[in-house]
Amino acid sequence: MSVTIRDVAKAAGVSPSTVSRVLNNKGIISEETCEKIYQAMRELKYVPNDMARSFANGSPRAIAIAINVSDAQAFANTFFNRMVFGIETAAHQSGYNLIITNATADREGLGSIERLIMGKKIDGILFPASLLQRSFLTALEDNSFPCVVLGRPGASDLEASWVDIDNEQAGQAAVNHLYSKGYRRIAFLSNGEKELFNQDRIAGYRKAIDKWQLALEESWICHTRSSLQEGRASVRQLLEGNEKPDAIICSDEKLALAAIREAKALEYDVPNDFGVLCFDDTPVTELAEPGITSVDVDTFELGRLAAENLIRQIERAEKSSWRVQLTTHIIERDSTGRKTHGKE
Amino acid sequence: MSVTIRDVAKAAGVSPSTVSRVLNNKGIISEETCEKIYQAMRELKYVPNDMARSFANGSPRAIAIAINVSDAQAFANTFFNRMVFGIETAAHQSGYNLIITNATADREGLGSIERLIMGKKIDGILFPASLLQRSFLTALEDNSFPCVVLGRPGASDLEASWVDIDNEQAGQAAVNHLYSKGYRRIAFLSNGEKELFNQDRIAGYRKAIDKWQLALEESWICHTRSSLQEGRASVRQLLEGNEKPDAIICSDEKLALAAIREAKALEYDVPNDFGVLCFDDTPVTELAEPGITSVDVDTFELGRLAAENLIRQIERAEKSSWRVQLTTHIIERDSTGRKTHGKE
DNA sequence: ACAGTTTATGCAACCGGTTGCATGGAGGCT
DNA sequence: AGCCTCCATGCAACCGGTTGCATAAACTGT
Repeated sequence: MSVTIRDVAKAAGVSPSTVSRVLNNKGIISEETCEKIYQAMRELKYVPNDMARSFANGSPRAIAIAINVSDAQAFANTFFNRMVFGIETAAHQSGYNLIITNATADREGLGSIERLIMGKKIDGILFPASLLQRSFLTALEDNSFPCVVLGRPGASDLEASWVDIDNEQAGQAAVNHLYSKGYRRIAFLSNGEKELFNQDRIAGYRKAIDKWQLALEESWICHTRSSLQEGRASVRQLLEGNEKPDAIICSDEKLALAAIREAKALEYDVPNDFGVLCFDDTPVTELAEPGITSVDVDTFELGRLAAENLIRQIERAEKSSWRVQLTTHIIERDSTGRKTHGKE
Repeated sequence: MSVTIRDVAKAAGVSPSTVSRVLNNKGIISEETCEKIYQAMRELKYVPNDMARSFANGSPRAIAIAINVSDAQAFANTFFNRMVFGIETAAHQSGYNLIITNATADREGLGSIERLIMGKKIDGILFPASLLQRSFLTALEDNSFPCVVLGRPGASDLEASWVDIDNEQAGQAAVNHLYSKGYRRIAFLSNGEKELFNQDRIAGYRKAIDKWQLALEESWICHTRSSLQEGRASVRQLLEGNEKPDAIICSDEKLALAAIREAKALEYDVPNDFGVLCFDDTPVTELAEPGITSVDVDTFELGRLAAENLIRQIERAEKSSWRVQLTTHIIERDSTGRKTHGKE
């Protein structure tokens, strides 16, 4: 059928093993034969059969990322995209292929991952914390199969490596930015009390509030669901209370829009009377009016780091658990662009 | 190391070939041995080595999708995501793995695809029309390597299969919707004259305008770049001209926002004085105020169809070129929700 | 009871690289 | 000159399934 290593060997007048060694830079080969072999490869247009190769040395040189197709929400946005791009970039650089595989949290879904692993089709796997199941992860650990979790896992007694946003730092950054713009009475509108990332962001928020010695009303930290309607109701409550905030940090773009609209409805001027900021930069934050200042993460980099570490695990065969928390940065827009600085 | 087919064979007291046949439902095996073998497989927790398998029968059972990492724009949105999910779903269903690989349009990038193909790592490939290069595609054709293009390729003399949105139908649907809402003087704001999809949408637009015998000013079809500023300038020109439209179809969400804002600035009431509609449903169209009516495509389905066809090509070894154009549907929001119906 | 057919299974080669061990020749040292 | 070392390469087994061909057992028909 196609050109094999033996064809090349024959053409170059050497043995297959020599060709193999040239291909992999193993052992010592003389200039001369090396040249003959390259020559032959070029002439025959030889391309090594990667399947045979993977099979022979027991490593497919591929990693997988598990996705949850049924939970399209979780990955709805650019977030997922850019992360995958980052992962692919790192994988490609190290000569690994990237396989995408669905894994809903049911039995069948994980089965497909296990099949990849047990079937020796991948060397390592990345998967979102949302797919983390105790039974599954411990199975991986027992096999000491290389893996990296995307997002900080809740069950913290597990030993897996993970990468995530540094949510505490993100919470602080949000407050710091608002403070620098002259806001002094800062509220926090979260989209879920139980979510780990919200807890971490609020912890950072508290720290920064404390650092600048700002006012802190417990009623300013409020939890709601991510919807325009419920967001507006929460904001109205804040703005009609006795202790009115002059700025708000929102968990997501929807809540930020809700805040802006409710504030406007109550005849507040955004950003001069009331500053609004949210997490994650998206087309919505860019195109809103006013544009919404956001706390952004380089998700491409997040993916890249995750994949890089996974590959290190694979190649060094070291199963050290390793964590990275990526620092965020502020993308400044009009929603916090106060002209009349208040002063404390 | 791990359990092999020979271990199973030994445990069941048969030969490896028999086990293999049971595994693949090939040939005729007696109930009895069949049971013995299943028994042995269960006891030994046997999982076939897929690499060996792929190698032995020359098919890796994997397909790839090429992406253009440097062109993150093109795939920025949910579009790409959901398509990939659709592709994965179809692939998974047929027992194929999905590999994602970067392929910028430079030489090196395509090299990575060629490597996958020549290296026998994939059975077929999907790639976006934007990566289409004559030299590359003809190479595929000469090899009659299975491939499907995502999006209609420009160079139409090529024989490749492709899937795309039915842009002409989309253009018609847009007009039909506006017509049904009572708009009669409909403009079209495109984000690029050379883009094939815009040309097709405009063709559909013309057809529908014609069908309902609506007014058509050539100045109503205008091309601009996708930006708020340029969009607003174009819309201003339209609304200050002699022949004012009462609705506009925009190529994308940015232009739709621009239209809404400029119309408001000129004291038009949206949707009552001026209807706005755009292509592709996104968080922005949902969260805008008013919400923007959009012409949407089921991109998940688009991906699924593409992958399904690719796999059919692979398994039937038929290289018939095959095209699918997916019908769009309207997602109705307030930006076309006229209360006072105008007439003729 | 025997030739002919069908059914169930085994044997061994093969897919295309990889690699430990062996080997022959060149060069260095005494 | 004889021995040792090192360098460059070949031999052959191996990775773990798959499959064409062979064969033995069971059945069919006369």
